[in-house]
Amino acid sequence: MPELPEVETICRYLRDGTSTTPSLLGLVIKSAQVLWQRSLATPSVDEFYRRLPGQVITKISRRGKFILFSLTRDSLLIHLRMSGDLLVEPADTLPALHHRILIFFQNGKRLAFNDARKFGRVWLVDDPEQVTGGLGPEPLAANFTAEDLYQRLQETHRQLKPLLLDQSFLAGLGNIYVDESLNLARLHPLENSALITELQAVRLWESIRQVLTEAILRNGASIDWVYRGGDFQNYFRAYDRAGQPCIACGTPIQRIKVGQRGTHFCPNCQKRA
DNA sequence: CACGAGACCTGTTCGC
DNA sequence: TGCGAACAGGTCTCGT
Repeated sequence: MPELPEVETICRYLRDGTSTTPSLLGLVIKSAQVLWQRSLATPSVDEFYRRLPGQVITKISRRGKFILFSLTRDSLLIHLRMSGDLLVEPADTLPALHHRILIFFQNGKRLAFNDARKFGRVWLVDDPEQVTGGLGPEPLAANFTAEDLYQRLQETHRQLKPLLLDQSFLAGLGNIYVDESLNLARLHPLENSALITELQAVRLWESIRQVLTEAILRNGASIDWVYRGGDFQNYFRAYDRAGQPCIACGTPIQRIKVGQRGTHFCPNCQKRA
């Protein structure tokens, strides 16, 4: 599921709760269970079990694609990678097939980290910066300006698509939202970042923020078998629309491979300089 | 420095 | 219908 809008949606679900699920804020951790060792990045399973009990969830936030639980003493970070998901459920039910790590609370609920492909990771650290320290700016934050983006594009000579996927350049975009942002900004995915004009950089900045804001409003995108109620997939302009007409000009959307990733763009609207 | 390929994994969809 | 190939929202590491 997981790019910035989907992670933000899950984050809100955990923090605000729903009519049937309580918020996790303020809950006291009773115990934990690691069902697949490699899903736990750090510390060891033993230390994980030792440190968690008794800690309270005091804050739930997001940084890039990481979900950050601030606990009494430590920070618990989760990255969902390709197929991860987080669910709040009764503590006494049988763990589902792809559940990898469970955290039990004193109120009879548990948080389940479900991850079919086992790419996701969980960290328990005393300083979250140990995990998120290398991330680039947060695209929706007030301190991320178009001027910033322009400057940083000038500092390197890389193709736009792989550059925007690089989390140390900008945090939170993934394959869907890079394609969507570049299409809205009318920029070719292979364009050299150093050739981007200031005007184009402003357009890219606006596009990224518009696409992410709209996607969050629609609770993210739900595709394939992972479904969480988001419906932004019905508003894609480029992603997964190969052969279908461009929203702006009607030209069929083209699909190419860039760095092993499927890349969708309009050959008419998104031309290289 | 910039890029491509391979690895890590399981499940679904596509093509013959 | 069956079966292998290709593909999937991510990121790391290695070789050129």
